[in-house]
Amino acid sequence: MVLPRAAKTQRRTRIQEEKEERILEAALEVFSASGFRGSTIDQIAEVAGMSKPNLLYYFRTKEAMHRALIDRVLDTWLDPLREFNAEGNPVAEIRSYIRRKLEMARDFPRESRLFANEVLQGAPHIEDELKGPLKQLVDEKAEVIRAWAKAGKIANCDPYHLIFAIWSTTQHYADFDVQVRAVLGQEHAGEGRFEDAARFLERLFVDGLQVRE
Amino acid sequence: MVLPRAAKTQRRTRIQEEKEERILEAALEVFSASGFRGSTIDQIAEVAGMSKPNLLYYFRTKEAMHRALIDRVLDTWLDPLREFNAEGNPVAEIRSYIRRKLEMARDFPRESRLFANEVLQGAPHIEDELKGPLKQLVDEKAEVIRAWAKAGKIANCDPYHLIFAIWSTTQHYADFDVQVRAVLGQEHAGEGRFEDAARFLERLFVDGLQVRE
DNA sequence: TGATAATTTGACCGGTTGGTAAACATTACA
DNA sequence: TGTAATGTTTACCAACCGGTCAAATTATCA
Repeated sequence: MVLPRAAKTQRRTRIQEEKEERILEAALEVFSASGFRGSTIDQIAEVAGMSKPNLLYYFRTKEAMHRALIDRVLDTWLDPLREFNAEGNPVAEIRSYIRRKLEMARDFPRESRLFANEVLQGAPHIEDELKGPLKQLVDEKAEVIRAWAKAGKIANCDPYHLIFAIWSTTQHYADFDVQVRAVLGQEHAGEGRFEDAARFLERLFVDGLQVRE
Repeated sequence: MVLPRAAKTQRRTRIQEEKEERILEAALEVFSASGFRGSTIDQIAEVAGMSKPNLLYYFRTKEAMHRALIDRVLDTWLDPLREFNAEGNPVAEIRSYIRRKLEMARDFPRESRLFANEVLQGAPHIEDELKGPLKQLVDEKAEVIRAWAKAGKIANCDPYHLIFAIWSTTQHYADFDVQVRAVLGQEHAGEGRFEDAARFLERLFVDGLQVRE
């Protein structure tokens, strides 16, 4: 047999499982650092420690690799927003959403950059996901926020732009990491910037900048 | 003579002026959409309406084009932060900084994406600019903000993270434009999103989300 | 163990990419 | 106007890139 490539014997081999895993891990490393066009199969092969034809045995094309990677990562990526709970205390919910997003920026920066690269370059490969599942999820959560505002539980604000603001401020620490490091300099070298950011953002979103007593 | 390419006769020809302008405009279009590695000289040549060797007559390499473009754009890009005025009213200064940054996201999205692409991919070509001029400018303005906080004129917050928050929230509307459009959908199709964003962000930074009377 | 299926590799292919060489065309200017 | 400097183009090259192929190697299991 020459072209097993899954969906053949129905069952996936142990080797298939392992190798596809290794490839997607390498693909994440490379795609997140260089974007789709900027990445080469050879780079991914080198990171994965396999030969190029071997990669192409598991994923027929570069696009297929990218697609599989995105499918695998997108769900996880949206989890924090899904956890957003209509029943909870509004301010506490927003606060913990910020915290979760910031933790993801710290622990999964490559995933963040994968999407950032993609969206930045016009989202040619994930347009459907954006207009479909993503939009639906955001619409749903925006409705929750709007209800909170209407009930007077939080300030009356545009829920979509609130979500954008949380996304951008938190993902900034993953996507623009080199810039953040460069500006903070050696003196703030450690990982403490994530705690500083958490403190700052929680306060910003809850209290704003104005002084009051 | 075969290699005039500027710095020869000291004076730049009218043709040189015009063509370099056209090339950099085209380079901005292409680099901002695809990043450095993802862009090709042929693409830029086509957008500029010249032949590839003709481009290479004015800029010896792709890198030289990219460098010239960044040098030209960086100053303009940092102008809003430079205008940040220590003497003014703190809240008003922050508010107008947000407004200026948002106007830049609306009017110069390509410039924003150019830097976003670059930073996202590890800033291989602008590391020096980040650690040098950018850091210095931010350090200076952070000191201003810190003084305001110390004087009790604004809430006591980390000035660096405040600047990051303003950068990220405003640039988001340029860098992640497709995502913003996809999520907002057809109903918010016009350019009104920038005004909505301005309203939201000014209120967020000044008042936070909490309700008060 | 042996045969069959699954996996891996080296050699290769056509198209693209950054860049060059040299001939050709145009402009500036004495 | 003539000529030297400047600007433009065609043809080309070597390296790279996505992908194929057939042969070789390894795993599976009757």
